[in-house]
Amino acid sequence: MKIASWNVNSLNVRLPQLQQWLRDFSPDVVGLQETKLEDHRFPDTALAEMGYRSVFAGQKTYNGVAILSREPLTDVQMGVPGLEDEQKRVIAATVGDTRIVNLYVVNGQDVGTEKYAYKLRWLDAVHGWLADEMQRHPNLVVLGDFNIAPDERDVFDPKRWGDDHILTSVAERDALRRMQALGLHDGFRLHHQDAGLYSWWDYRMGGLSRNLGLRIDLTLVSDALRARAVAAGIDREPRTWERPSDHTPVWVDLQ
DNA sequence: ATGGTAGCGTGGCTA
Repeated sequence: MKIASWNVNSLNVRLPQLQQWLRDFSPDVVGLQETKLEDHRFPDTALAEMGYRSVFAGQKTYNGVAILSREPLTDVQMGVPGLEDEQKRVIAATVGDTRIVNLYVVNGQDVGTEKYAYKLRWLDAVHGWLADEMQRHPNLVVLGDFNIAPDERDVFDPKRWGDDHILTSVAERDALRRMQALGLHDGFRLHHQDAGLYSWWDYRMGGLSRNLGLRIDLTLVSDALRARAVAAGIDREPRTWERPSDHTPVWVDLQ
């Protein structure tokens, strides 16, 4: 079962690229972020014609998440229970014996800003909820745009992207480590150790051609699923297409 | 790095 995550940066713009990639890669489950679509505009019919069911929680202009699956999606949860948040950043659903949690983590703008404080509060709330989810669903996959680069291998310039920088600050990385301490393993790092393998490149300054990127899109698998995660990767192809998202799909394969 | 590019929406915010 190939499970993927892709920040599409507007599904309205990116539907053709998503459809092409679904044909090329044939994932079983996909978590999407930054759909930027209200629910009544979600292209569920077009996706159903390709064999994908969809559940979604969207809004105009910003944020918006969805899960696509070839098999039925049940027990759909939108948002973090108990967290007041108008921003549509979380959707979870069960596929077969596996619980999928799709996160669009707060970006945080810059260290020390109000958005950064919101990011840390938000991550704390998600941590508490995931602890419960782990108890309910030992077969747990937590994927999405984490807006956190786990370590120095995941950034193009570790001197710049360090302890005091957004996406790599000590508090952000601590929050990710705390989440992983629940028993969630970075699917990509189970199979690849190299530095310089990224999931996002800035649109500006020739970011892709110079490989000025970050690995901030993750697929975390629970202890119970670890042995079943037989492969993982980053599909760089869609980032090279016409009118791309600034993120490219990441995936893990569960046997 | 206070620029650069993209999306939304038509000025300025977000990333």
